[in-house]
Amino acid sequence: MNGKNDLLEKIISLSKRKGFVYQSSEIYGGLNGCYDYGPLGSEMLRNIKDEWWRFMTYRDDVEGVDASILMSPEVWVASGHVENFTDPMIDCKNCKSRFRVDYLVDQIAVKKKTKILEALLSSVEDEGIKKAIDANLKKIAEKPDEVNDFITELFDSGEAAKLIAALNCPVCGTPGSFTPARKFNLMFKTFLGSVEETGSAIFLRPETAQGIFVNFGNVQGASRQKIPFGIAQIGKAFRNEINTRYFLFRTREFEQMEMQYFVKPSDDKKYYDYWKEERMNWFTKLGMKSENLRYHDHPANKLAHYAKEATDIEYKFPFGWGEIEGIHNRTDFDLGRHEQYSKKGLKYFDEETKEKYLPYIIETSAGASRSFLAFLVDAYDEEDLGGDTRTVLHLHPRLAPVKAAILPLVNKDGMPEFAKKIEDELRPKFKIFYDDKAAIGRRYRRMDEIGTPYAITVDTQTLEDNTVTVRERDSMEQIRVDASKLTGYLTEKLS
RNA sequence: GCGGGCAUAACUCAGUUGGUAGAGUGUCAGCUUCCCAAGCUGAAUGUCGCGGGUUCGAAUCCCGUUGCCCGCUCCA
Repeated sequence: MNGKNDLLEKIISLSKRKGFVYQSSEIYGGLNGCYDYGPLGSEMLRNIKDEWWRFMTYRDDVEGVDASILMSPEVWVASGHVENFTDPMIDCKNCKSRFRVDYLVDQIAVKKKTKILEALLSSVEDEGIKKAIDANLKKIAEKPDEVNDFITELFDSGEAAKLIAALNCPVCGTPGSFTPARKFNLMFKTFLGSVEETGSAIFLRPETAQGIFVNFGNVQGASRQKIPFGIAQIGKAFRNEINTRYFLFRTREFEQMEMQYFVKPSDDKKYYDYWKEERMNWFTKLGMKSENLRYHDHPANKLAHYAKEATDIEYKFPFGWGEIEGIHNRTDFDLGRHEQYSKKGLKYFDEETKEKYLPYIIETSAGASRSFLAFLVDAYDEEDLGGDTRTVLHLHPRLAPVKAAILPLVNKDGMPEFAKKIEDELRPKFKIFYDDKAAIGRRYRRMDEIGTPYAITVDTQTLEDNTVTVRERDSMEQIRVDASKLTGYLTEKLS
């Protein structure tokens, strides 16, 4: 673990030194879990997003949208986030363990639960709660989930103290050692308009998906798409995570690359499997090593409130396997809820079968920032060149922030002038870097370190026959190319 | 959120028992250099994370705070 940790440290250091990623607000001491993309990082992030956008939307069955980050507060009631995005947490004062209340309640044996509820029944004065406890005691065997939910709710009631006193910590066994339950709402709240009134509170979106769902009808109508079809979006989302960790991996502000694919309910499995495979292919086609990627299927009892089937694409980070994309079968939950809350019909009429139904949704939700980190980690390499170490980013050329370097072999004899002419020609078409400082070897290494795939060098022969050398980053091999054919050469290599 | 560690130049770090800071790398200006870092000369850069306290005097001791790393926890 120590050696692996060194790798993350090296990447953080390189990111800062070369201008990929900086700590946010660094000169003010930083802001927890927030990062800024520098000149190279912003270019690379943009490349990742462009690749995703082309892959996902340059096809006849997917349309794009760019929805507002701020949405009607009712959206988040309908989506279930207001209800479910809040995790009541409880701490053991003795052993410092922390639990989600619902998870803790789930752990308590039926016998113990019965005992607790019976004790409460005799001490509670509120008649309404008394009745509810009584009702729950009667179904404790048949409907344990409902009873669990009920007990979880009690933690938020006036009877919470009695309940907490009756519990033992499952870790250290200490009775009555818990703090009161505290709620952590994971949605960022802000205010619409300049006056901070309760009525004007709105949320920063915790996921981009809802911006797609609420536009389902609009997009379907305007684009004249027929099911199955998808809507894609790239955008920022915000979650007030309890902890941020691991550099770019868990941050409170992050960017999602999401596509929601609307299908006939009976076709859900087919398209779930299709997108599961397609999305894995996207990462490997862009050079990510397949041995560092895997699927993690969610067991049925761990699924989110909206999902029927779910898998994560995980990457093997230096700190362990971590999710970089989720593929979910969201069923008709979202459209159903929006139909219910907005009272607008969202059903689709299938001309062929003459059926009217709410489509199922297959969601692919990738983290742009997490993908960025994964691509960076995957590309990082320190090659031993016999006493000499070469640090190189083996980034896929399409993701590399700089596509080509233009280097006069020596800074005289007309080479800079020739090189400048090449620069003038290539600069409008590719992100390039001109460098006439220091020895050629050092310049090559500088380019390796930021992952520049091609280095074009002007030498004496160039001045005689108009050819330059093109050095390939990974192999370090060089070929001669006619200077007039460089645009075509690079275009081909980068397509 | 709990516990532990760390915080000095762009990066990696050194700074002895408290006396206002150094190295290497990198960067910049030259020289050299016809193909893969560490050749020569010169230069710039830090209120030692931030705030307070102790002291004649704090990078060094104490308190608080912010950030990062590690282990738990969490990750709808």
